[in-house]
Amino acid sequence: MSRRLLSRPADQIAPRLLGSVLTVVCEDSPVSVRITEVEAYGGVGEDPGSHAFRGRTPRNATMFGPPGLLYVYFTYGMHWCANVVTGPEGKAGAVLLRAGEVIEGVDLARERRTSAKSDRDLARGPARLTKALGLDGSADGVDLFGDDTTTFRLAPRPIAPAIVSSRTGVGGAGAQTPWRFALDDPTVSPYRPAARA
DNA sequence: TCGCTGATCATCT
DNA sequence: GATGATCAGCGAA
Repeated sequence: MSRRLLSRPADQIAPRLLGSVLTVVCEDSPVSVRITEVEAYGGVGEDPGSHAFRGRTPRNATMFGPPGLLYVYFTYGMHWCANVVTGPEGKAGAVLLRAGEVIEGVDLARERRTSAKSDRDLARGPARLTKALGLDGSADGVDLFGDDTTTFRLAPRPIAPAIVSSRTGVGGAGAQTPWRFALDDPTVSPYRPAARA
């Protein structure tokens, strides 16, 4: 994965992130997650479901930055969600990390996710994934290809998506675009509206 | 396993 | 003042 590769629309990047491994190191303790489910979000006026739909605001400013940034936002009063910023700088786009499998630092992930009934639940869901990795608002805007690659790392491990679906509620040209991609994996979050590819 | 509900607050209208 | 890219806990089947 490179910054140049990420400089394309989110719906093109999303499937290529499947299988990639995101590592976050906190106090010398790494937690790595193999990404199993993602969702693409478009730019201004493109995708009504996207934070960027109505233009740039202080919150979504990171989405307008260079590809390869981490966009972390707070929602529902209690949850953090993480995205990888895509598209050329200045044109908003992001890929939401919806689910993953913890493949390194399982013990630490368990400590952070005490409510998880089994290891497969550690990062099964967008907010669970950020919690397992120890991500919060302080990680917003972090550059995955910047100087601090010892703390944040994205390693490519391309796997073809097994499940592809278009998001409902997206009209116009967007209705033709597949936005959601997943592997056929037990850690994929329960909601599967998809026709299988 | 499914469906419902409460929690809780930053952001935008 | 309403809403949301959600989760966990509960009861029912």
